[in-house]
Amino acid sequence: MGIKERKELEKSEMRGLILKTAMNLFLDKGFENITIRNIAEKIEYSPATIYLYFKNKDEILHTLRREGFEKLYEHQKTSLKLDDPLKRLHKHGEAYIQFALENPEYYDLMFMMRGPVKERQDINNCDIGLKSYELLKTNVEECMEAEVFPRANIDVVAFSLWSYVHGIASLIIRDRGYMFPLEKINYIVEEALNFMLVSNNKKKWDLNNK
Amino acid sequence: MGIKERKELEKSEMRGLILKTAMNLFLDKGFENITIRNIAEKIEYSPATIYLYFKNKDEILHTLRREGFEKLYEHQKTSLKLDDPLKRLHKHGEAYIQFALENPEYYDLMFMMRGPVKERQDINNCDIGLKSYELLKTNVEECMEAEVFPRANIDVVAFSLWSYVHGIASLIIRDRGYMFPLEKINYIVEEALNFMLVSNNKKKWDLNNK
DNA sequence: TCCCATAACTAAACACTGTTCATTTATTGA
DNA sequence: TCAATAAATGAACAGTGTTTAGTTATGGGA
Repeated sequence: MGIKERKELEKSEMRGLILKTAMNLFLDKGFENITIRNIAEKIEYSPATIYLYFKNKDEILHTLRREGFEKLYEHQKTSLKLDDPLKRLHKHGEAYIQFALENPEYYDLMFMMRGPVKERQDINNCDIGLKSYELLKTNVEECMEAEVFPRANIDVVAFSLWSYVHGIASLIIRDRGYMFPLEKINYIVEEALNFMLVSNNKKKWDLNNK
Repeated sequence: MGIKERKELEKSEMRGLILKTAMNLFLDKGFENITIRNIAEKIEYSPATIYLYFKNKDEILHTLRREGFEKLYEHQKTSLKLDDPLKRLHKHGEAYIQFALENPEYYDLMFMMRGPVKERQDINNCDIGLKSYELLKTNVEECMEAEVFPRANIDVVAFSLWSYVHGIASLIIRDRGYMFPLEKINYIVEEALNFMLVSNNKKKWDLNNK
C-alpha cells in the first residue's frame, strides 16, 4: 500500500504548507488581520480547500500554538547548561523573554490571545505547556535547596516567576513599555531580571544595603 | 440658547447610553462577540445611528478604555492611606490585581487587547495611564528612602513591579493559572505578593533564612 | 398658524468575514 | 478504457463594520 502512504504524506504536506503560509502571514500582519481567503490566495487554492485539511480557522491557530509550545520548550532547555542554580534560573527567565520578543506572534497565540482555550484545560497543550512549567519548578526547587532563595510553596514561587517574565514580555509586546525607548528594551529586561533574582540573593542584597 | 444646551445634553446622554449598553454587553459576552448591531438592537436604534455618536467601533472601545483608566486610578488611590511604605506598596499591588480580576473586561481593554493603541503613544490614555504609573514610582521611591528596598533605577523597578502584577492578573484572566483551583486564586495572589515584597525585606529574609 | 431649514434617524447597500455543499475535475486500480 | 474514489472549487449563506441616500421629526421665524 505504498500509494496510500504517499497520499497521507501529501495530505500532511498540504497541512504543513497551510500552517507555514498562515504563520508567515500572521508574522507579517498579525493574526487578527489574516483571513482564510488570504491564506487560500497565497497558496493558490480556493478557500474551501483549506477546510479539507482543517476543521476550521481555530484548528489552524490551535496547531500553530502547539508548535509554539514545542519551540518554547526546546528554547528553554538551553538554560539547563549552567551549574549555578540562581544563574540558571536567571538564564531561564532570559530565554523565556527572548523567545517571547523574538516570536511575538507565537507568544501571543500561546499566552495572550483569548478564544481557542475555551475548555479551560486544553489537554494537548497542557501536556507540552506543563513540561515547560515542570522545568521551571525543578529550577526553583534547586534554588531553594542551594539556599539562594527563601523556602516557600514551590507552585506559588514558580507561578510568581512565570507571571513576572510573562508580565514583562506581554507589556512590551503590547507596547506598554512606552517609558523606555525601544533600543533600551534589552537593557531593561536584564535589569528587571536582576532586580527580581539578585535582590533575592542575600549576599548581593547585603552588599547593596551597605 | 437653552435649547442648544439641551440638545448637547441629549447628545451626550445618547453617547452615555451607547457606552453603558456596550459595556454591559461586553461584560456579558466578551467584547469580541459584540457587534454594532447588537448594541443598536439593545438600545432600539438602527446600527447607523451609532455612527452619529461615534466615529467607529474603535472609538467606543477607546472611550471605554479611558473610563477604565479613570476607574483604576481612583481605585489605586485607596492604597495611599497606609503609612508604612512597603505595606503601602503591597496594598498598591493588591489593589491593582483586585481591579483587574473584578473588571476583567476593562482590564482587557486597557492592557491586554491589541488593536486600538495603534499610534504607540495614545496621548489621552497616556496622560491618565501615566498618572497611575507616577503613583507607583512615588511609592517605589519612598520604599527606597525607607531602605526596605535596594536602591536601583526607579523606572526599572516600577516597570518590574508593574510587570509582576500585570503578569499575575493577565495569566489568571486568560485562564493560564490552571495549576491552581479557582477558589484559591486570592490566596495565591496574596502569597505571590508576599514572595515579591517580603523577600525584598531584609528582616523577613533573614528570618526565613534562619 | 404655516413653512421650511436643520437635526435625527434609518433602510439598504457595500465589501468584507468564516463556513458549507453541490458540483466539477483529476487520479487510480481493475 | 471505465467506473470509483479523491481532490478541488464556485457559489451561496449568514454574519460583520461602515456608508449613503433618503425619510421623518423638531423648532423657530413669518
